Amino acid sequence: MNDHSPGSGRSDGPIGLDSPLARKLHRMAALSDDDRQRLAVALSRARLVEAHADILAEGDDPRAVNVVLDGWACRYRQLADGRRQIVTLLLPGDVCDPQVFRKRHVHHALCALTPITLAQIPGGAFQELTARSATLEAAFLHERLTTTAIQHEWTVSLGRRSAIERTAHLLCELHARLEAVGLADAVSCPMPLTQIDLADALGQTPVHINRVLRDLRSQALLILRHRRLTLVDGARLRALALFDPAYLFDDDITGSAQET
Amino acid sequence: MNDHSPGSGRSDGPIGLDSPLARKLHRMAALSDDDRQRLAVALSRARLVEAHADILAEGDDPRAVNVVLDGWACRYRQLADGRRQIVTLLLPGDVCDPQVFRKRHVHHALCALTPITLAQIPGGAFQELTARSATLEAAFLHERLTTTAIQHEWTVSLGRRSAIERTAHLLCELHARLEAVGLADAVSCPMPLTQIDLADALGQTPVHINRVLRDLRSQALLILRHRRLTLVDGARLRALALFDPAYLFDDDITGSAQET
DNA sequence: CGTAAGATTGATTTCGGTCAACTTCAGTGG
DNA sequence: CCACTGAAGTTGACCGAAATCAATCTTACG
Repeated sequence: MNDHSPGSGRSDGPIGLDSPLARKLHRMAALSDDDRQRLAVALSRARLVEAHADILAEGDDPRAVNVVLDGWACRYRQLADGRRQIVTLLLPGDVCDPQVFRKRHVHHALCALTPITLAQIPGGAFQELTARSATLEAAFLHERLTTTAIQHEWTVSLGRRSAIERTAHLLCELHARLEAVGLADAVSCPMPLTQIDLADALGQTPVHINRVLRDLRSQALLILRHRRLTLVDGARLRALALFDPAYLFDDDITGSAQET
Repeated sequence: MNDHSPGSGRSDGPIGLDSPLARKLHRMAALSDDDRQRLAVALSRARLVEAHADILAEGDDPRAVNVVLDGWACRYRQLADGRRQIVTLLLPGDVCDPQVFRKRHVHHALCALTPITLAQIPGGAFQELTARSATLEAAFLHERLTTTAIQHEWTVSLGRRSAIERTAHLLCELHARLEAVGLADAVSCPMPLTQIDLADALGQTPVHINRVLRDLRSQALLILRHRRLTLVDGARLRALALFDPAYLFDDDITGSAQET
């Protein structure tokens, strides 16, 4: 990643109390100071992976939970004839459930798109974390549900949105997700993806992505250069994309309605 | 559903010990008789929904787990202008994690594609079920991972497979999934989906689905009529679709490699 | 300063969508 | 029993969005 501050390297606490993940979880379910403290400890074991390298956790504790502290990664699958599809984009604060490694053959690969810092919470430590705090447990559950919602929305985009809608939608989503972890301001955010990456995520050709972006630019909807995205007219862009951020931020209703 | 036997109505036990879900879980992690027994009890509370009706669990225990006992359903999302995308197909034995209902706004709908029978396991009962049997817990976890893998594969299909590959792939997947729950023989299975349903799942037009099916038929790859699918040349069909069933059946390695 | 990856643009093709008509079929009621 | 109805399936003619092919051009960086 070229373009943004070190992310987890904030200096508001001895061990990064304010990680992207902490921000996101806090938004989902208000964390106590104690929760934040223990989360920070759990995230303290970091690992670095350089850009374009595969992130392989084979041999790792399959119950461990990997968390992106800084940088971008993706989960992708390559077909026999070389066609490549990015299935998930992992941003700072995202949880990469490596339980997939319980399966014998890994069908997809995880790859760093930028230099990336990962925290690895061992299975046991993670279980203890959620066992001790119902709030943290709820927050992690909610995080997982959000991930699923994102996946569903990608399916909708690939199936039913046109190229321009789909592209606009993804950019809106990424901006919103980054904002939720404190890595974006109201109108702009880092955007380390190349047009090739975008094409692989959006199921299109790099050439066509280029034309779509030109189109979006010429409509004065956004600016995209120097690995940074600026939403010039966010409202119009979201309308074009049929983007409704609710699937990302829908707050947990635990405690509000159902108190079993 | 028109075309298959009542599914859960087998007579090999007083309360359906051999439900589709039991078969699937057993394949993932060998269940003890006791596991099967308690699973069957958990599934005993059934609910009927007629075809085309929405399956709404609002107000239900959000921690409850719904299981399809018989019939087909789908999760779909409709865009503001009416475009519709089926995001998930739910077959007998599939678990419909209604934790989504913890979120305030439901962004997608669940809809019965055929008359359908659902079992509802209350949250508490489900927790007890998995707490008492590590095998069942592992099996349910594996089930969830498989669901995720299917979702990923759909993303790949929609993004990178051509219309004919994508259609062939879905039909292969459905046949394989049905076989895993004992509802298909080696070469054929029920196929209650209309061409409109297929189009909505595959991100295409009904007209084009029709042409693709004609093409597949004319290549003597499959027969599809009377709501029944027959794979005439399964090997060639799977090759055309770039279909690798590993993502569905990859066995859990718990116990084989890692014995923490 | 040279090089390679990424970005951009034009010309052309193709896959899948759109529009419109027509057929088939299952279910319903006279 | 058959005529009616509406949904699903089928086909053709045509169109348009995105892919493909092929050059450049730009930029980052060693």
